[in-house]
Amino acid sequence: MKQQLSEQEQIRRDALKELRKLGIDPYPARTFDINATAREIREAFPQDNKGFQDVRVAGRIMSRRIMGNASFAEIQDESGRIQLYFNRDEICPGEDKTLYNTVFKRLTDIGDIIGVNGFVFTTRMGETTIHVREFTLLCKSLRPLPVVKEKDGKVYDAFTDPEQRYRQRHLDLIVNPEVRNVFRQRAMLMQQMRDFLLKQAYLEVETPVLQPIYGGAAARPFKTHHHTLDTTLYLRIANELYLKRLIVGGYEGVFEFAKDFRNEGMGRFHNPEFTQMELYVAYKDYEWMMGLVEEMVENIVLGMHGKTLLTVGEKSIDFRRPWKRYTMYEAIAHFTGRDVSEMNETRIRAFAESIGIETDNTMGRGKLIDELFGEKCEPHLIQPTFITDYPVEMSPLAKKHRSKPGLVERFEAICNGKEICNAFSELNDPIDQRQRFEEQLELGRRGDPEAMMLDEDFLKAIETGMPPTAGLGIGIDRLAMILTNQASIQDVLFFPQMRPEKPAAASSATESFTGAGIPEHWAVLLKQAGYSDLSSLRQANPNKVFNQLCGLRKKLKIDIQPPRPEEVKEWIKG
RNA sequence: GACUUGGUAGCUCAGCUGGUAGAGCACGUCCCUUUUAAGGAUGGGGUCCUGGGUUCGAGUCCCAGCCAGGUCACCA
Repeated sequence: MKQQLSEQEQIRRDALKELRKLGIDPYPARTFDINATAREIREAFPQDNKGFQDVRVAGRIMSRRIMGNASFAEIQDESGRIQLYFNRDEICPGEDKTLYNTVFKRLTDIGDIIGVNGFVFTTRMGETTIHVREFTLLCKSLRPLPVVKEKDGKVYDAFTDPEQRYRQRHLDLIVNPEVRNVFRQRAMLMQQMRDFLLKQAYLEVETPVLQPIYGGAAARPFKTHHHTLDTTLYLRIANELYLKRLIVGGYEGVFEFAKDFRNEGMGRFHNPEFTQMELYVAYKDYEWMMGLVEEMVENIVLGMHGKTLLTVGEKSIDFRRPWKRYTMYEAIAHFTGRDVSEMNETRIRAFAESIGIETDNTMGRGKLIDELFGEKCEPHLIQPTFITDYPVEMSPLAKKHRSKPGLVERFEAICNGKEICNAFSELNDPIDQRQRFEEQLELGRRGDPEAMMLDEDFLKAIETGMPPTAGLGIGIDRLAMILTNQASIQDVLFFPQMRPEKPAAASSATESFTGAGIPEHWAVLLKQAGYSDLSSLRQANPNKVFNQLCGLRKKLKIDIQPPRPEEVKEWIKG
């Protein structure tokens, strides 16, 4: 089907043809070497103009102001924007002024990418500007760009619609420079984390995304199928079990930045695929791991911002070590005023209900405590805080607490009311591990869709013997949200998952008209006249349709013979 | 999944108790040799998300649907 073009798109395609006619390749192949960036020029020029007598820069045209024989434009490269000055008689020293009058003024648009060379000067208005000697079209843009303007920090006509920003992220990145910066910061976060871990001599590894048995977390998976093996495979929900098998194999520190996939709800904090860094270190425990997390995150924050105190939304968050530490029972006592550590299931349930938490009978003691914490404590924990010692029911892969029965050696770091990491002294008792899996299987039989599966390969490895090990998972996206001050996960993912766009219902209208013997050029106009299908056309008054078509023909200046009234009547009768 | 707000030009948005679809920017044409979100003049551009209904008449009111945002629930 032929693409429907807006007037502006058509104008650009016409310009493209004209450029080719003038012998200009709108998509040239050869390298355009630059020797400066917009930022370098702006920062260094007035103090040091010797180096700027012959600059070559390239970028996308973001604005144009044409004033007769002189013009201003701004181009944007990765570093920012710089103003260009074009003078007709310098661009075109001879008699032929085509390059300025036609190519630049008429055939060049906002959004096109050009390379220029020239010298830098300061205009009367005080703006650092490149006086262009030569310019080269490097890429013709065929779609209009949303034009965002700014003065004194005030933004005009901002490109803000989240749907368009996420679906057309390239536009968002071109037009909203602060968005480009968020992703730069995200990259910096990961790089600093990687540097920190490599400095400890841990090994960065890769483990399978496609897994025959999914494990390592409580979540519903995505399911797929391998043809050759004719078997079901799952997209990983975690890589924990594979990394521990590497610890069994003798590496003493392994980590992976892993894309994980969970088939669950989507929202401000949830995307179906997300990034998690998991780390396992042999001969360590969760106490030690808390120290590592504090140090690593503090380091990253300092590296990114040069300070530990950040503004996140309306709050100030300080990542300076040491972070506060609460056991889960202490946190509950602190925020509810009641110590539940000695209560049995019935009393905890009664207490939970008394403070407005909904419970049901499938919830055991551990789940109730988890609910209490999630409802009454977690949202209040704004400063980075470690919560330790979780109920054993919630943590089938964590080692039982060395001294507190019913608990495991586990901690989470909570920040801005959300979990940012989860860690434990890893369970390495194979008998205990098998039992915990069997309890999970039982939960699964009772209908818990998130219950873990029993992974025999993993158990075999554990039975071979895994050294005592501390394990950690950090949610990179959520940490990035906090460290870049973004309110939703979609703002720290380049391409967040979106519902697929539905093709327009009327798209097949012209085809159904041509199928009924109506010439294509009239079919297109019929659609434009508002007839979405054949049956709506059949019900129309033939005289009205005839008039509409003639009107549209005139309006759109289409150079074809008008239809005859009888002809139209026949289409409608069918 | 529930509730809630919204969908009007390429972009940002106005459009009252229903009465011939608007603005700014962007785009076209003409004029203009240094402008600062915007040089001057002028012109074109719309399936008002889709489909039904009420009405002489619907961008506006009613119903259904699609899409998106926000809040909540599950989950990292």
